[in-house]
Amino acid sequence: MDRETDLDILARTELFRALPREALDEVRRSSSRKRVGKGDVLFHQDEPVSTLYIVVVGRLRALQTTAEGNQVIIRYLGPGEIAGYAALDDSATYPGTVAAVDDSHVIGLSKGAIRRLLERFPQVALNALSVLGNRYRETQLRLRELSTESVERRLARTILRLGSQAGRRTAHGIEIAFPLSRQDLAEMAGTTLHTVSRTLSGWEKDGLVMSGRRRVILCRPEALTVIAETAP
Amino acid sequence: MDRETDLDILARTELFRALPREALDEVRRSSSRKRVGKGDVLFHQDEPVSTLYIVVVGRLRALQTTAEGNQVIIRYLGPGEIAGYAALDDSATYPGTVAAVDDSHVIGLSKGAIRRLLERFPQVALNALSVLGNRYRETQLRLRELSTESVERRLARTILRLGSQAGRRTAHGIEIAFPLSRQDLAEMAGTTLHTVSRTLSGWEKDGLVMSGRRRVILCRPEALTVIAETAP
DNA sequence: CGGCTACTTGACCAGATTCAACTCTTGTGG
DNA sequence: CCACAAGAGTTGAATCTGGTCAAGTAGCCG
Repeated sequence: MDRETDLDILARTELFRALPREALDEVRRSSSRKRVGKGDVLFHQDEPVSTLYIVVVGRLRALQTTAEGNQVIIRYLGPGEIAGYAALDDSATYPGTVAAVDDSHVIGLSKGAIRRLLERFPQVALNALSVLGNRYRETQLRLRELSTESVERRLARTILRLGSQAGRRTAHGIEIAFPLSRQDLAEMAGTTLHTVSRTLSGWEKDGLVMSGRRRVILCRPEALTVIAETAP
Repeated sequence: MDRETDLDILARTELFRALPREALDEVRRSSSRKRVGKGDVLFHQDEPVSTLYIVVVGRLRALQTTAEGNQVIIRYLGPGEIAGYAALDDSATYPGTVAAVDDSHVIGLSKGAIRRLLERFPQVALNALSVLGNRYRETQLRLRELSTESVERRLARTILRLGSQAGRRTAHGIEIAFPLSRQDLAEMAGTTLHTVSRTLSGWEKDGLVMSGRRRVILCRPEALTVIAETAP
């Protein structure tokens, strides 16, 4: 593990930005790197909370499963973001499951280490508040969309969002840079894979997107934005 | 303003519990009480953040309005809870509007005062994390319900939740202790006032609830729980 | 009272889910 | 290396939940 690099990486994460050098050193000392392969689970819903993870490279996703077995994707996590926020507010169990959707690297910190950092360095706590505040607002927004907007609109918003947080420029447009099935999109937009498939087929015919097996490319994002912002 | 009483009240709020006496004094010094009449607005969506409020008595509600003018009720706030969490994570504008649904008393603290408290007393920051964490989880749960459950189920959950957080025992059952219209329920459950009206009428016929103009009484909560937990 | 707001209910309609059948990829093991 | 099973996607048809439209009633306040 390269010490210099690790400090640089930590300094750029949402949780440990703007820390004094001393604090950053302390973080590094209490953390450990870990590789997670595609599909590997970091922790399961309802398991006791032990660790907070920081994504270094790759992409993970947080999802929740209902009593009936339905899944809802809470969010995708990329470099610099945290997985396991339950360790921040000292809640007993993880509210969801986090698994890698691509080979990834994470840094793990024990619940105890996080507590110590929060109490000792106010900036860590302020950063943590900002992380939770942002996620809370993000979820409120989705709630609002889900209550008031059509499936097509929600789906347009969903892929635009994914494009902006994990998009890669290609010859045909912005490609969402991790495997993403119809089912995944359905679990994010609150619909079924059938409706997603039909909608994407329609958009593909109009040249708005290109999509295939677990792949989505946004060819005309502006046109999708129009859909995302047009009632009904 | 009674100083002793105020300290006691503060010590029982979600944000200022478990503080050392010194911190509590500091909070009291930087805070000021305020009355808000039924219908009065504490702050508006998109307004710059200036103040964080703590509910002392009464009931407020937080809601968001979409570009098309649809409203979504984020939550109702009762004694001990905070309004204006945006002041905690230093975000620029309020994400929603908060207004009183009954005559209420609140304690206000300026954004600056909150910042100082957060930096100086780690326990305040830990409490704040727990507040935001709980709200985030609560919203995730609603998101999950909205994506996967029928209107009837969501409505049952909604009134059960309101009953448990603001219920008052009466001769006929648990009455939700503040004015609550069909429209309000619709904006919480993600549906229309028509569907709410039809559903409540049905339940009333079966003796599960009694309801009238802005009033709801849960006569048979157990039966509602069954509805809330039965697919589809 | 008169007017406003809340509520109710019927009729109709449509967006979206469900059911079902089929195709296309991919990757695994014989 | 090929075969074939499993996974992913497509699409039509039927269905239905819940929203929209419309019209009217009941309760409340000035």
